Amino acid sequence: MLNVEMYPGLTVGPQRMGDCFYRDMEAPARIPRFPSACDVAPRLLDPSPGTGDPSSKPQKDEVKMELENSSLWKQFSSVGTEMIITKKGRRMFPGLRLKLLGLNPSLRYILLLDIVPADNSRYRFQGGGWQAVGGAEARLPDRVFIHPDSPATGAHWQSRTISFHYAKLTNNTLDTQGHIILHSLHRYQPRVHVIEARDMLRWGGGQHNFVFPETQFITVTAYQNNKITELKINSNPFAKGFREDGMNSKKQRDARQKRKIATLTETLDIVNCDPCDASEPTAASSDLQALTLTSLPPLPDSSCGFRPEEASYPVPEHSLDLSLTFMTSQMSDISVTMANGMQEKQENEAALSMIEGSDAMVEPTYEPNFSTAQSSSFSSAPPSSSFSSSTSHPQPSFRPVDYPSPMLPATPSLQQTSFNFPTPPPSDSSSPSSGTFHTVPEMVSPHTPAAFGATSNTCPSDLQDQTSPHSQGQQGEPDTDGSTGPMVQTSGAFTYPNVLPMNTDTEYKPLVASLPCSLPSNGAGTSFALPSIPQQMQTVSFPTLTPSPTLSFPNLSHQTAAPFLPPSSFPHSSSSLPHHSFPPSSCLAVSSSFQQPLTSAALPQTQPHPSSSSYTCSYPSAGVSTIPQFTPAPPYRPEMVLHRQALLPQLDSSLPSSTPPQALYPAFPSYPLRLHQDPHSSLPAPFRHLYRQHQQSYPHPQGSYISARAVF
DNA sequence: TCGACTGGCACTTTTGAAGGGG
DNA sequence: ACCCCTTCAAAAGTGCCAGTCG
Repeated sequence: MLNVEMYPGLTVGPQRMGDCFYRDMEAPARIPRFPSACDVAPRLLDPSPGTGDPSSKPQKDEVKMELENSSLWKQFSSVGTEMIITKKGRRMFPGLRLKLLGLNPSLRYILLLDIVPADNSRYRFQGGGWQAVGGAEARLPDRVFIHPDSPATGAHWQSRTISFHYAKLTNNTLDTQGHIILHSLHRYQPRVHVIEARDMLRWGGGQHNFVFPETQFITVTAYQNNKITELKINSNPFAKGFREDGMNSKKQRDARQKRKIATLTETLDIVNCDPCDASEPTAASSDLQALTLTSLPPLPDSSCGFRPEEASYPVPEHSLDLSLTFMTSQMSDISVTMANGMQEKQENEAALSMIEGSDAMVEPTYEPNFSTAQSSSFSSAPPSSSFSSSTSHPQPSFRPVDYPSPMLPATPSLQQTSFNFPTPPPSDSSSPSSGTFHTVPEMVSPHTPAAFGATSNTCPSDLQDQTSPHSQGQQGEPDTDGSTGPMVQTSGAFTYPNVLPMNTDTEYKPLVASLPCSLPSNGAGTSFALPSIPQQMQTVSFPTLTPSPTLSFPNLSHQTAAPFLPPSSFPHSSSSLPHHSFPPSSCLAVSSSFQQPLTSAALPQTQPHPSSSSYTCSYPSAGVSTIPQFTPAPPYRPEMVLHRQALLPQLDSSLPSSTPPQALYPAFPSYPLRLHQDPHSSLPAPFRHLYRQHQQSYPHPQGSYISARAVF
């Protein structure tokens, strides 16, 4: 049995801040505009018993995460990222492609993704921009997407690009597939959590949370901004068919419509001439039809090749049916068309009208320069030899999809500078200044993406106060005199051009004092206060787990919610998030606690947390964006989505019971993860099969079983 | 009436099974 | 019998669009 406490007042080592990951950055002399990585406050990774592999690379106590496709994200951010959400679930694009550094190669980590509201507003696309039009809807149950590789060794995570492309977003509040449930027309901020699972699955080690402000997005059910649509089409391989030169592009669709109509006409002629022959399909007839379909040259845009009245030619339904019999596979368009009978006539008429007036619709398109995802600051993965001692980890059973990352040069807007945040001298990047919490926001623009609908020129934040007088208007000008332990570095900017100033009545509050965590600036080993984490949720255990080099769930077939991981919005419910926007930075990192940043608003922002006197989590709040003040909502019960795709195949059916409709957003006073000697009996009914599943079907390589229990 | 949402469509890429050849 | 390669079809991921709903 293994009883491990989770969050029992996490003790962390000396923490430093501002250690932005500058390596290989173009302009090391200055804070890069888009620092591709930032590190988390260093911490001590004292090797746990059994993991003290002498060959392990000495831990430098720096965990860095880099958004590999940051440039793509920033492209979208510059326009105003929109994410489609559907009932069945929709993948995110761009996806989160991350690089991790600084992990202990021999320790195991769990990677989580959650998405929390970025503010408390509902948005509407008006006048070419997003405007806040009201308060956000009731908070949905938080769900956390667990990376399918979890848990894996640090060597594993560091040896490859980490992709969360399997995560799906849905607006179906009754979703049982484990997708992340979001509200449409709300702004969200993805977060990535790196949780150390010492001794295989002994939670309670360090935790690092990363936020990339440029990954904020607004959820939609249909794209609102044409520029986003173009970006998506040009960037997403699956949308290739909609590109200018694609088969489904506007031009091609028009031409196809014309061909369809023309072919339909010919088909009708054939059918009407000899329907009996058509009932007996022959190779010749099929070939003929196929030939007819494929050999039709694109009709001139200006003339469809036949008169509109021909399109409305009355077609006997029996003829339509007969014509189906000799449709070849290549003629699926026609067969469908014919099957629809008279309805198709209307479509054809519509098509004709569309054809006649559709040719002027050519908008400038993005032509991203596709290349493999690259990182400006991450030249290469750590030498594998460094991690040779790490235990092997089973490769994911799925084949990750690596989308090309269009790399675009920084646009003028992206280089815009609004203000700077104190930051250590670039030359000191390798030796971070003392401090603790660290965030690495990039340049903050008045039109910060984080704000979307917020103005930033009225951000009386402490952060701003900390900025140098020259910060405004200077591109990435670092404030090297940030000797007071500023947590925020500014190095770049990107904008949301279409974001209209909103929430003018919003009261901007500094985030500095809002975080409940306390951390001395002297860097001495200190206790990380987690006042917002209920005691009862500070333990997690895996009674039947024993250390093992691998953890596999061979039969896991689909993702589902798993209750045994910490919630996404721990101490404070996401609903109580400050909803402040993030500075368009490469990332915001919080170390060794389930992060407070987004949830910091749960605390009265005018009253620093008792334990935060020396802890300044400097979110470039106001300047970054507005931080609407709103009444914190009761905490919510987050759900863990284990994306082993197979873990708990039966969980789907049980999920509803865990989140009954009537209590869809139940108060969540605590979120303890506690180990029990008898996890099965104590498991909430909906999840007991999970335990059974593991117990019965997934023996641990070393003979033990994996189980977990969440205590609420 | 209007904005948001839904489902079907046509296209694409991805994935895995099936078949053939060495 | 095994392995490798190619082919093919199904599955899944896209945006578009017309219809529906509140």
